Amino acid sequence: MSPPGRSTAVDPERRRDAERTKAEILKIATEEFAQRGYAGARVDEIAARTQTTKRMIYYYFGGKERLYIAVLESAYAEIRVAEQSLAVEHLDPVSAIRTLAEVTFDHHESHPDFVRLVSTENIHRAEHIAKSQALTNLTNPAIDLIATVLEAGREQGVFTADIDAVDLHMLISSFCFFRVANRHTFGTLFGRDLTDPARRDHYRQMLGDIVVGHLTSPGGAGGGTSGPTTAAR
Amino acid sequence: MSPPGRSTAVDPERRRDAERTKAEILKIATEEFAQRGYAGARVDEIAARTQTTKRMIYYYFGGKERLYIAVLESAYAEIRVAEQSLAVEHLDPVSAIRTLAEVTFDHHESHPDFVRLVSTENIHRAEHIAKSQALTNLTNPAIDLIATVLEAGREQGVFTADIDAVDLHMLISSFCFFRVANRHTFGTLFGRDLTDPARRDHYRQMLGDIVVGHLTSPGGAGGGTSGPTTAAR
DNA sequence: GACGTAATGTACGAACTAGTACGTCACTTA
DNA sequence: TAAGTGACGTACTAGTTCGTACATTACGTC
Repeated sequence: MSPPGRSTAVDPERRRDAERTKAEILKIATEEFAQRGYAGARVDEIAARTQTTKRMIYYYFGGKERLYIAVLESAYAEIRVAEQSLAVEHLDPVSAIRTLAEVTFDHHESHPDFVRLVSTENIHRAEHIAKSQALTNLTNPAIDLIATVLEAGREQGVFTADIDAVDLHMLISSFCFFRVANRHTFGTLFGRDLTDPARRDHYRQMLGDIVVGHLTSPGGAGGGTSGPTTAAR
Repeated sequence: MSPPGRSTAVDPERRRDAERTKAEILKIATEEFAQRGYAGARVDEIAARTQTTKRMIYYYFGGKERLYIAVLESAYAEIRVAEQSLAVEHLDPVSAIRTLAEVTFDHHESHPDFVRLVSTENIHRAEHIAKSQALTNLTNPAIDLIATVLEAGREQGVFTADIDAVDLHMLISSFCFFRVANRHTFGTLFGRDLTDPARRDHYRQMLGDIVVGHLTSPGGAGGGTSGPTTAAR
């Protein structure tokens, strides 16, 4: 027991714990940076929302920018873990790709803060990510997984489109990302709440149909009717 | 002629011109807000980059937030004009939709500042757009156009998917938007520059193929192979 | 139980930032 | 050409915001 009446008013039982303090700062900072962006977030506000003080932010993270980079690193680490624990090898290629798209969809759905951080980081032209070796020096399990499934699908003759893994990942990500990142302007301007739970399954299914449909399209690479493309411009 | 030696050092020929001053402020402000986001943009910096002073920003726009809203309004007005001058009625539905997708693609390509403004506004949960009646009280020509083409395509039996205009618009926009908005993190993390001119045509074609392919898919609504969907989760 | 160090809190400062008070000038109109 | 008003510039302020100097306390170790 700590001496009664001597510790902070917040929690008489609170003990010194570096890891807990660091983790708490990181958690609150993630929320603040995600909600207000890098420039809009306030170090004082982050400190106020923790059980500790601003001093600790500088003690453990060294400054606002370094804290922000730490937030990005932990956010990306989380999705890497999720991607690595994804097992679709036992599925047939079509089911595997659909599952992969759905998992990506669900991950964006359940991690809006991550989506907002990525948006913010793109406003800053990925300059902070570029400073982090932990983020740049890393292979991407999602791409490898997609590449494996794509190859299997082609060998079995069910995938006809000649799309590569990175482009397919972009196709999937763009749909998932936009629905979460741009829901506010889209909802305001088009009167449709993209993240309405009642419509969520519809969009998940739609994504799967589009991805699978594209990969298995009868025309194969290029889609066949590319005549109008050049004619139109 | 103005009295020599009396006017500002910058431009001896510069005359008073309210419209020009307002337009210049708006142009520079658009760039600054797009580059640094709302919180990151600096009123002093905007003023410094114009031929006029900060006083004029407050004189004409009333403050940082009102200036930002004016920037959003002018940016959206520009794309509305582009959308309204889009004539695809003379094309067959498939060509019309492909053209529409390509025009959307090209617009995002050529207006990265607009894309960045939308990203920024979503970080702020579209609160500024919501304050602008000029932005909320407006029908969207793009949606109407898509709806018209969709209906024509269904009547002629070439479109089988039961997607609605808003969802189709989102599908097209998500691809175009992501490629421009997220190119920095994507490029850094996946080593692929999405906006590389050498790859631009590839992505434009890819988008058209996906959209047309989805609309004309043999399976029709739902894509047929939805069995694995439920099985996988 | 003394001691050294990691962990933590308080108070403050320098620089920045949005916004404004005040004054001047140019151009139109009668 | 005189006057009135819209357009414009300078200099300043109040509040904010990142960062830090300095002091203190808890906890492991011997």
